[in-house]
Amino acid sequence: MTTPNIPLSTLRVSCINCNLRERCLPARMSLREIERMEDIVTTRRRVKRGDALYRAGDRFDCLYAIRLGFLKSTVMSSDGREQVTAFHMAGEMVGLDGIANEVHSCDAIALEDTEVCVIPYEKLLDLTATMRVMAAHFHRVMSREIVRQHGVILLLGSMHAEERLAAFLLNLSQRFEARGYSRSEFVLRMTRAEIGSYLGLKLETVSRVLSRFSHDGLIQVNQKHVQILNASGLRAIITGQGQSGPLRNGFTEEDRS
Amino acid sequence: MTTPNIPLSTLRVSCINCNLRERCLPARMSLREIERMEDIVTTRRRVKRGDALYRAGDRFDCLYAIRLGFLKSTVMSSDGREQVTAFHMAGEMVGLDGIANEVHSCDAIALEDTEVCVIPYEKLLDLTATMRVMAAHFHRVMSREIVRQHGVILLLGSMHAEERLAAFLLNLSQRFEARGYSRSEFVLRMTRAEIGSYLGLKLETVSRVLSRFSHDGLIQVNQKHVQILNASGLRAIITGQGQSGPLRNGFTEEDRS
DNA sequence: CGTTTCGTTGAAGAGTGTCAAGGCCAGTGG
DNA sequence: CCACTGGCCTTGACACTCTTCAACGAAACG
Repeated sequence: MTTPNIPLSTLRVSCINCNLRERCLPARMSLREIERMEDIVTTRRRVKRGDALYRAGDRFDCLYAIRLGFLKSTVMSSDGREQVTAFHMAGEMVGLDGIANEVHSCDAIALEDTEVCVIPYEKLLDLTATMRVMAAHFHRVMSREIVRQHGVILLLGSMHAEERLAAFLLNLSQRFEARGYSRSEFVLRMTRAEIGSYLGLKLETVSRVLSRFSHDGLIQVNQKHVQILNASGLRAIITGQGQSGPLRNGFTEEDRS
Repeated sequence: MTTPNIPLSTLRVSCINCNLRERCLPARMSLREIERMEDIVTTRRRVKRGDALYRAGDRFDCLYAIRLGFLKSTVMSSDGREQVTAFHMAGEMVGLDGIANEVHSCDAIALEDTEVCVIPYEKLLDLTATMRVMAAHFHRVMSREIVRQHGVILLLGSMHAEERLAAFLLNLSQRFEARGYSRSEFVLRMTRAEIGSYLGLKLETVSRVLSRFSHDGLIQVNQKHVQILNASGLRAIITGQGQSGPLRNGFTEEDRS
């Protein structure tokens, strides 16, 4: 059950020059420490749109840091229903689910051509033993994923369709902005069905709500192209018509660091 | 914002004699290694029913291993809606959400009188540096939590009320069994509203579905006391009327050690 | 023993899902 | 270059699940 496509580009990986360094590695790291990281992350891997980085059931031995591209994680229920649990973009780490049982429990599928840094887990484990900042950083990465999922659970458990989509759009917006892209105009890499799966809605509902937002002047939609016209209007939807105000756990907040 | 009740019982903690050891600590650990763990886990803490072990906003510095009792984790949305994200029982670890930002992002509330072992995170971090089994074990604990939440997301995103409750009951059943209690008869420590919050349903729906299950002879309910009469019938509900069969990711599977 | 919290049940209504038809767009092959 | 195809998106009508509101009963608590 190993994945078919393994085009390993063996060009020397450079963490020092990587523009995603602050996102990927702990803040205060000496040059020597970064070099030790580079000794571990020796390969990259490209995944073509539609292909899997890994699949549920695959043996786990590596984590992946996304250099560029876009992925979804999906779990499958016993009777074949698919559930999108996350959308991942550059600078994020995927594969954490595999540590539990040394086997991946979900699929990671590229939604556009994607390139990842391959991080052999055993070697990372070695590294954490002698580099406390790295150990602490890795714990934070996992903890952040747990907190992110809390937000998803909150969304799925207690929000209406409009609130879910508003939260979803704002979340995307902030993540794009944090990566230097426009926060008000972006392209959805996923289909309506995938958005629906992620948000616990049917694709028709997603479509209808987006149309309604568009009609209300909150956004402008053209197929996959989205423009946010009234961000605080979207925020007001989540907080329940009340004015924006500070969010305690809005799922819209960017994963910091 | 520190929690009010901090009755620290300073009786010497003994991991060696703890009947939850296999659940809490890695399998192959030498006596010396266990002693080093005991040096770190020096205190226990009791939390009375209804009180908080910690609250969102509290500074994070410790993890907690549940010795006995029952807890819920809840997150709060911006507009005050509460969402239960987990129910925890003996042998499980809580507080992992706090690592991300050195601040807890959810409340942990005792649903019955509870006792936990206090694990200072900084010291645990020290320990993992020199004990590879412990580092690996701790990573697995966090990864398992991520996988568990995948199951919750799947449930919330794609299941109907009856399926959710069937999965919930089977999940509880297996966890009780794994702890040496009856898998077919147990007491719910939480209210209908809390079950509903966890499952993304209203308490009336929970009550109705339980009544329906009872009427169909699947279970017997008497307030908080539940008896499972037909487990495979419940399983059939989840898999969609089809016969039980092997589950791929059913959320009903016990979180192994 | 009163008071409060919790649980059950009914009736009506809202919010999504389901089914179906049609339009848009990109890619493919003639 | 154009027609064709298939995937994706939109929209409408209707069905259904779940929520809401309300009343009542049962257990828990001081």
